[in-house]
Amino acid sequence: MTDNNLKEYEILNAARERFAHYGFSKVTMEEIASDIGMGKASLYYYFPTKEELFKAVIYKEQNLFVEEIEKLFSRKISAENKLKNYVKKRLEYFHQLVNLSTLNVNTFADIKMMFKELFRDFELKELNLIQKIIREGKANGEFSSKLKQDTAKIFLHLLQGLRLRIIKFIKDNRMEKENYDELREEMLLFVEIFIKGIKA
Amino acid sequence: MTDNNLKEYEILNAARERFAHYGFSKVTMEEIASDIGMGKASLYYYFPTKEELFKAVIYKEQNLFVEEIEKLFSRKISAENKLKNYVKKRLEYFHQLVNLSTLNVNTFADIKMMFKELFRDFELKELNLIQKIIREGKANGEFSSKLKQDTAKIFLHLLQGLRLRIIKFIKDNRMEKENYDELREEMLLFVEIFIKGIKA
DNA sequence: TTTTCGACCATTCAAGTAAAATAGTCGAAT
DNA sequence: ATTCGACTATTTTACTTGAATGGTCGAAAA
Repeated sequence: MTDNNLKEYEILNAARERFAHYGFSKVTMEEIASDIGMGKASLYYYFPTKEELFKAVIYKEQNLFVEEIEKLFSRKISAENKLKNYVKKRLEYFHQLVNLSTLNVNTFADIKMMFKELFRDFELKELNLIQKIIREGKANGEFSSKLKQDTAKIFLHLLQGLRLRIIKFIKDNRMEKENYDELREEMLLFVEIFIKGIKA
Repeated sequence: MTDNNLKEYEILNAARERFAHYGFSKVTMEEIASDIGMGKASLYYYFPTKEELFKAVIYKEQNLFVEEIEKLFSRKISAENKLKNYVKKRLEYFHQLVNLSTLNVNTFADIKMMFKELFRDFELKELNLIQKIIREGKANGEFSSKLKQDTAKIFLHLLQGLRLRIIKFIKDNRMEKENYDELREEMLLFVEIFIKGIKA
């Protein structure tokens, strides 16, 4: 049983690194297998398809992120600081994810389509986390008590929009430090204004 | 001379309608020409290339929009209301533009690349307009006097991000009323929060 | 002189095809 | 329970070719 889990762990690791370097479509099952000294056919003992393997990689990353955020949100700091920290962490996670798909506008969109349930579930988890913080802020008087139901959603959508902008206007399929820094600055200014906009 | 302008006007109209229905790449010069009872070669007397013709169509639309906004901004209403109205008008213009490119995620991105100077200039004009309103709001005490230089830019980028989100997640290349209404609601909620976030 | 267009060329695009690469299967071996 | 060599089926890629289309030019018309 632990052997089984160990192998699975090895496979996921090898797969993650390959996908991070070359993107989903440019990685073959044979490459992943030989990375850990296995035959290709053996991979299919653990994962039924290439897609399922990729999903498992993404799913693991998503869970690590969600756990990190849950830990952050369980600390006793203001709702305002929680949101600000969330934005920073989320940007880091995005950066990582971008590499995982060798983020090219097209491949990224394709992958999101291909694995839409996975991303939808993740977005739902995110939404719940942010909704919780906003309720918390309303409860302790930090945020206005009259906030609309969709406040958390628009917050996430605005962040997503900023990410998409950057993806869209990247040259040569590579996200450069420059793009990343620009995005960071924008997000920090955004969260500043947004929080003031929902304060009590 | 008026004849010349009349012909140009006819061509631009025919071109706009064709492009609006089928998108840039699916329209041929022959079609546009025959729409107004002309030979294809004659079009080249007025416009040197297909791209220049398309540019001229877009350019005209952009100018109509900018003029409309300038008129709006010259009225004696609060900066807050100017921003809110801008958001509504900008959404309408987007809706129109989307049709003009038969907005498919891909074609839209391609076209923005192809005609990037054109869109860059337009974005600069927009930025100037919004910067002016924000300065105005600061001057008359509506907005905080401590606003960062990039406030107008982030405002535009957040709006653009919301538009991109919708484009990205549209099915079948068609923007439905449903998407449009969702976008409208989001933008209105956004501008509400944003304005509160920059108020004095 | 200005405007139009038929005939033409050069380039791009679409459809098809064959070969190579790769996802996925299966039964035997460990 | 796990591994893998050998096999099949499907997808991708590279290439070819004919048609469609952007763009040119010189002669004709206005």
